[in-house]
Amino acid sequence: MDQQYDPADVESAAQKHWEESGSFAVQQEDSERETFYCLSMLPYPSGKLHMGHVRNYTIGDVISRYQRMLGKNVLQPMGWDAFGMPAENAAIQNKVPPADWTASNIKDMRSQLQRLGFAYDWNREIATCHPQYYRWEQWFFTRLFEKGLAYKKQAVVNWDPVDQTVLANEQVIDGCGWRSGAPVERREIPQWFIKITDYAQELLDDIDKLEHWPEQVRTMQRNWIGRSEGVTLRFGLEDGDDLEVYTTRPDTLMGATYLAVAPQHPIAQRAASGSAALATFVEEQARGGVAEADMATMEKLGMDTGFKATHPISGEQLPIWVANFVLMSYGSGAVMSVPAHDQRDFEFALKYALPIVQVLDKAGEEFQYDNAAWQAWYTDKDAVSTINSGQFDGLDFQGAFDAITDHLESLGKGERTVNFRLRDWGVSRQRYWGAPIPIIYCDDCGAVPVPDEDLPVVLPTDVKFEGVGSPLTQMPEFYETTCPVCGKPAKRETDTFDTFMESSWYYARYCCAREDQAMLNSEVDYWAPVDQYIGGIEHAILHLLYARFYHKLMRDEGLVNSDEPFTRLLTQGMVLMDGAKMSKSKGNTVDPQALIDRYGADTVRLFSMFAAPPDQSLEWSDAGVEGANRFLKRLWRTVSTHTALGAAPTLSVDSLADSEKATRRKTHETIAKVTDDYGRRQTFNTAIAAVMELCNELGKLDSASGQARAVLDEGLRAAVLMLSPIVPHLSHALWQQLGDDGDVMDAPWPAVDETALARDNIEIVVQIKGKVRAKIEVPAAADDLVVRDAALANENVQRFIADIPQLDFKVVKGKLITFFPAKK
RNA sequence: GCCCGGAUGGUGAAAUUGGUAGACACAGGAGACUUAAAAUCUCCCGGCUUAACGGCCGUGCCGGUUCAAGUCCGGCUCCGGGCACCA
Repeated sequence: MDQQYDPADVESAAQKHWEESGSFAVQQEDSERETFYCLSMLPYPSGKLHMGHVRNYTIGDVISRYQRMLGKNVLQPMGWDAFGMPAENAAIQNKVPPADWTASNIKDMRSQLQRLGFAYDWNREIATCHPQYYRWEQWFFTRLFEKGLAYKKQAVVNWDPVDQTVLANEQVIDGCGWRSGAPVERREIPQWFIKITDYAQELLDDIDKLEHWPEQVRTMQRNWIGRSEGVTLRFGLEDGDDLEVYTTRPDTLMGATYLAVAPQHPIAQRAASGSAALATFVEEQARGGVAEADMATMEKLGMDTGFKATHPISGEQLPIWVANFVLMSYGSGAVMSVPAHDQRDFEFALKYALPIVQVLDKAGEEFQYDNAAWQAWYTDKDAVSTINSGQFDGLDFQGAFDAITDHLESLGKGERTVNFRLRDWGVSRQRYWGAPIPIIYCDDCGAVPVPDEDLPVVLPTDVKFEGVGSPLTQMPEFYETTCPVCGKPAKRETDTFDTFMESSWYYARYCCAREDQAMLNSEVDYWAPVDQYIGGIEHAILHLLYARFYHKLMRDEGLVNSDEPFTRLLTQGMVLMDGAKMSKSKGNTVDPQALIDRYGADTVRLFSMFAAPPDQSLEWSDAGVEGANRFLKRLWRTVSTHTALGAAPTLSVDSLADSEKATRRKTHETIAKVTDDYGRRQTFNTAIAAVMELCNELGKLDSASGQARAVLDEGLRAAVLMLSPIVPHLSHALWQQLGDDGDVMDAPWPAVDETALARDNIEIVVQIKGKVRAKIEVPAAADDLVVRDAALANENVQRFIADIPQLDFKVVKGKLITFFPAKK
């Protein structure tokens, strides 16, 4: 064996071996073994791999290989989220058809993934832009349409008035189109939606079942769904109609001093038709992007409509204002305003000199109203008491909520309502590079789904990008068709699906990737749900929520048997560069290929796992890669030197010297720690550090003696096994060198020998009033009083307890004893 | 603006259930080997203080709970992610 570690040699030999033995292909028929489905989020084929990919896919490969060593039948697939905007942008820029650009990127990135040694079952590879994939998505959409779960309605988009095109939020920079520079407008167009709100309650309830998801993600999803319990109530209008509002704070109803409606609200529109100033105002509010962050940060503006509404209890006439912060898409597009107890309403009231009426008080606090403080007061629900509310005075939050709501219900002017922040999923995109929405519009029959036998609706790939906008709208050969119901000439939908559609069910398709008679088959239940899902924290809400929703839709269609798609979730932190997310669009990427060429895949894998725990963001720096490489070289040399001396003698535990026992204890302590780090904690950085420590210890053994060589042999085998999921090529070679027959990737995970862990003496820390004053050695079995006496015998301890009159102590078993003054 | 995270040496980080702050590395310094360099090996490496033993301070900021706080509680600051058409 070479004394020098040559990663290029080692890695090509291992990869050749894996390919020839078909090591990565799944043993589908094996029903004896427990299954483990390990999935990393599929990449968008943007060009080349970036560090975020390397990190994500190394984590997935490490977990897959670890589970395989535990004896599981592991599925680890890979594919391509191949539809999306960048392909269209590249088409415009480089005059390359999106399909060709995408195919070429997939080819490059696939070979990079293979060069990194990831154990993917490439037989199951999918690309979402292939008709064999998206035809089932189209089929499924027609099922949803027939169930009434897909519907069309008007919805607002960013409109570029110069380019005459719809813009993504990302394409709106400071309220202007990214190409034209023209101020964007909010425009309503008809679009397809899927009723995720029908599943809002189940999506919320089932978060409780996701016990192996990070709490952070569960909280984000709960807040996103945003269930609230409140009241829908009606204010009377002069023409006899009602103005409906939703509030979670009916306890403050008697403090409502005005109402506010969205600029798109019918009342605002009606008012605008009678007032030029209002019309101008409403029109101005249609400027700017649709992103919520923009809406929420813009200056709060409003204008009086001149209309009045009658308070349902007091009968008071309240002014109705148009306000740009009221969203038509949430609730009824109208809100009641209680400026005394809501900060936003308060600021608005001060700005436009609207009345402020305090209706909540807090016992024991003297409140001084102060305009200058620019603060509403008692905005939370805790320990408040109603005032200025007539018959509802003197109640706490719940008491006032119930009394006022009961009263509204008895008047027929309101009722308890559960409301969700979650909105239905808009799936229409006015873009070319996506799956065509399988709908045909007929003048007589309306919107008709494409029949099963006519699917897929194939996206034409021989297109020219003349400029902005979808080429499909310029292709009569695509959109001209006949109505499947009546046979008359009809037109196809030219919008395509949101790409979240494809990424919402691909995990299920991997289980039966080559099935051509159905969307899914029974193999799905052999593998699904996914045991371990790994992907970026940036997907914590949208992608993961849509995938959970889709899984429930597929369950209700009888396609899967479970309620949730992903049992355990690991959200990988961002790879940052100079404090910002590393991304192609920001142009701050580090090319992993250069590092692979220089140091080999194992070094890159090792460093990306060692630099930080997987869920933490990782600030990239090239320094440190060198160190990872150095460690691998040292390990290579240690194993070579060891095996050059021939086979090690059989370990004879009873004849070990104390120092050899200590080294062997280190081996087994490390196995215990690393096993916990891999399986439970998923902190691969500390697992690597522990193996490094072990290797440092092993290096100190005097290898001249026979039993020392046996201890070294055991330790080196354990180290190679424990590192093999992370650095599989090097481990493959070293495992052979250590004289084993089988592949290291199929070797069993090392077991802890409990008897090796025993100690005679242990070190105990002595604290006095919380400060460390000494460390003492006591027998492992020593009881508390023995530990105390040993501690008191220490000179430094005596110094510090001298001025404590009455001493108390406490022992933390096996770790620490602390002395402190006894309490009287 | 709203929701969710994060902040520890010169750097990446460790400290898992409130119990020894800085494991393991990187960078740096000193030395060994070498004609020399590289590689490799050994030692040092938070600040102040001490001849030494040791002592004092120190985990973004302010306050609190506790024998004991990086960890728990209250209040901030800054940075990152998401905000429904980026994926």
